[in-house]
Amino acid sequence: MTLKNPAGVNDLLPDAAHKQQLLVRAAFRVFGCYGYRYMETPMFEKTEVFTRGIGEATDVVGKEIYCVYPMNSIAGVSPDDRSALEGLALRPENTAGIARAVVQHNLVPPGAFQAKLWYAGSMFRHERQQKGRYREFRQIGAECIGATEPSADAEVILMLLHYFEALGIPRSHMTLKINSMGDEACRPAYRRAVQDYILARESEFCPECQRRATGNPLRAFDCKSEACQAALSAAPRITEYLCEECASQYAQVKQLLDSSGLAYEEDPRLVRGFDYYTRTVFEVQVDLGLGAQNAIGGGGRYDRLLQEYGAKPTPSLGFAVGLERIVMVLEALGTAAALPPAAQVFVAAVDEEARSQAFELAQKLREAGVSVELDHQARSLKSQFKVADKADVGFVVLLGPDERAKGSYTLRNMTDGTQQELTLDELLQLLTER
RNA sequence: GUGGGCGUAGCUCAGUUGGCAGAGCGACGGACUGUGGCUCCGUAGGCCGAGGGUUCGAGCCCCUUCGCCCACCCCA
Repeated sequence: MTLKNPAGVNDLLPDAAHKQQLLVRAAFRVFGCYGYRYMETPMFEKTEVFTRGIGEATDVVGKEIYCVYPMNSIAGVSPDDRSALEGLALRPENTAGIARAVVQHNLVPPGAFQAKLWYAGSMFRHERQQKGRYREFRQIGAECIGATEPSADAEVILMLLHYFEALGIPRSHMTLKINSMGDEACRPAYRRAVQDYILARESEFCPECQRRATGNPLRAFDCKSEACQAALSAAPRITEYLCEECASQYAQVKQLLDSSGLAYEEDPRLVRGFDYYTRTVFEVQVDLGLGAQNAIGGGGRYDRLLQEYGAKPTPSLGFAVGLERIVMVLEALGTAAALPPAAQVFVAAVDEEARSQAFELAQKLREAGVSVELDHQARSLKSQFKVADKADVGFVVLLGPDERAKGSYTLRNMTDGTQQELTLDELLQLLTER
């Protein structure tokens, strides 16, 4: 049995790695225009960072987190006793880690200007995999820390759509959904109202939603069951329960989006799965390339999260996008960037004696900045040309007895098949010009 | 965690009622002795996902397990 990667995690082979790398580069460009700085946090944190921030009762923390133990600390410890060990966990998302780091390093002390930060990296969740959902997946995300005004919400949402458009995803394939989840002043009342609503007509809901009613009634809005959605049609709407501050904030965000000409859909059923979200939440869905996982980005406001880590009140918001999903969308659109050729020039040796000369020439060209490949398998000349052809190089430099006798270099243009004899200087000049 | 589908060559897949392991593409070599693509010829490549069972005989039937895909759930 050959060794394989674990279930749900994938190798990023050169083509896939290149496509993701381009997404990161685009983020540098687009997010840079909005004043964001790149940063990184550890791939694993104390588990408490996630339980306090994301919420112990959420699926992501409650059952999908990967715990990390050093080998020597679990020796002789039964699995049941491991909760006594220092708990470390692989990050299931990066907002909690960023928030922890911002508080720890006091990046936004009271009264300080907002901090804009973005990240890219792997996240880990123990889920059953399916199309667009993996146990290790990569996200790019942005966090605007310490911004209170609705203009920050609008700016973050505009940047997200700006980014997707810069990647070549047409607006026509994207739907922006927004909602307000209220805050600690108004959400509890709404939550109770939904709970009462479901319990009053319990038999119309699926067993799952009946179970949700007591624990997390708002999740019923995410249920894909048509019966549940029908039963929810007359359910109380969050908009009717928003307190004055939340309602005003939400109205201003919408007004800013309207005046910027950005189309959106209000979706009172949009509920983010992490406990830290308050007020504005949003999600971008696409209609191609993905199966049931149609969200390529989502986020919202988390006005109380930093306080969980000991900061003074620091209203903030952000979003995350899924790189694997974006690549799938770009592939469905046919606009995913192809991997460029590994080399521009192939140096071919006709006979054994020419091989050392080819080796030296390749090095000279590389030091002049030309990307060069050559054979290390003692292949025939014909075979070297075949390899050069498949590698899609533009030129082949040919070295053999004739060139040795004349002290010349034969340059073949692989596109049109023309050849010319050049001196070393001519060759270097011609190839470095390209 | 739950349900369904699928695991045969590097890739895409055939394989009849249980009876010698196959094709196309790709790779490699040659036709063309110093030249790629096109064409033709040839060669290599397989623990038929793994383990067990039934059978004279298993790619095929049964059980187990692992993996992949899809959906639920959840989320990017």
